[in-house]
Amino acid sequence: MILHKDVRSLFHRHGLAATHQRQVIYEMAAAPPGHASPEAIYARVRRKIPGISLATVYKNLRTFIDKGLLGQVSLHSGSLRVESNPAPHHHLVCTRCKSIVDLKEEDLEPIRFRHKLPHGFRAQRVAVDILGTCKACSTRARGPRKKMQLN
Amino acid sequence: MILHKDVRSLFHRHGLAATHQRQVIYEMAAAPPGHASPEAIYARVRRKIPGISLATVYKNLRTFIDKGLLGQVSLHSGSLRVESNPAPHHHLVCTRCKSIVDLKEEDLEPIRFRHKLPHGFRAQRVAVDILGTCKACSTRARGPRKKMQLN
DNA sequence: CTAGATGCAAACAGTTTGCGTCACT
DNA sequence: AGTGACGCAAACTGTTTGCATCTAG
Repeated sequence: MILHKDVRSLFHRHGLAATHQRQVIYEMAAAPPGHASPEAIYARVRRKIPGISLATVYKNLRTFIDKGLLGQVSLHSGSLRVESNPAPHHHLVCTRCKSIVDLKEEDLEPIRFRHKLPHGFRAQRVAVDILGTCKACSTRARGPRKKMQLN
Repeated sequence: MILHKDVRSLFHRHGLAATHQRQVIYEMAAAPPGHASPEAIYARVRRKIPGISLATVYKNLRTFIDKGLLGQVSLHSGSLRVESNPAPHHHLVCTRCKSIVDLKEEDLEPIRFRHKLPHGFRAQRVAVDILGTCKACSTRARGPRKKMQLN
C-alpha cells in the first residue's frame, strides 16, 4: 500500500508538482493487481475525482513512465509486430529504438522454475526478452533518440 | 527463403485461397529480419503490387495470426499496460484473456547465456514471460473467449 | 508570481468493418 | 457458380496535442 505522503515526496524528488489528480492517478496505477491499462486507471480515478479528464490520465502516465516512476509491460504496445520464425526463440530488444533481434533458444540455458507456478496456470512456453541497447543506439550515445526501427 | 510453391500449399492446407496478394503479403511479413510492423509490410508489398490496399494487408495479417501462420511479438500490442513493481520480476501471461500476474525473480533459476550476445548489444535486464492459460481460462475451457481483463 | 498542471476538444495513429466487385477453386 | 478475397471509405479505439484556465510552489 502506498501512502499519500510518500507519493508527494516521490513527486518532489522528480521535480513534479504534487497535485491531487496526479497523486490519485499514481495510486490507482500502482494499485494491485498491477498491469492496469489507461482506461482502467481512468475508471478507478474517476471514482475519486469524477471530473478528471482522460487526457490528464494519459499525460501523467507518460510523465511517470518517462521519469521511471512506472514501467511499461511491453515496449511494443503501440503497433503490431509479426514474426514467422517457427522455431522457439528469444528476443534481444533495444529499449531505445525498439528493434528486435532473434536469439536461438539454445543460446540460453534452459529456464527452470524453482517453485510451482500459481495454482491453475498451465504454462505452454517461455518467452525471454533481453532488454538493453543495440549497437547503433549505444554508439550514438545519450543523444536524442532517432527514428525508431519498424523494419 | 520461402518459395512460392511452399506458400501456396501452406495456404491450401489451411483452407485459404492462394491469391497473388496473399502470397506477397506472407512473403514480405516473413522476410528477414522479421518482426515487421503492418506499415512496413505494406510498404514492402506495395513495391510489388502498387495497387494493394492497406486493409488487405491487415485482413491477411489477422488471418495468418489466427491460423497460426504468423506469431505476434507481443500479446499486449493493443494498449498500454503500466506497472509499478520496482523489484525485478517476471510475468505469467494468459494467451487467452491477456491477464498478467507477477512472478518473483527468485521463482526462476537465474537466466544464463550460453554464448556471447551479438556484438555491440549491451544487456541491461532480462524479462521472462511464461505464456499459457490462467485458471479461469482453462476452466471455461475451449468456449468463446469472454471479455478480456484490462484490470 | 510563474512554471507547470488540468480540462476540453480536436487531431492523430493504428486497426477494423461494411459493402460492392472480382477471382480462386 | 459460389465462396471467399480485394479495394475503398468510413468507423473505431487508443493516444497525443493545442490552448485557455487554474494552481502548487
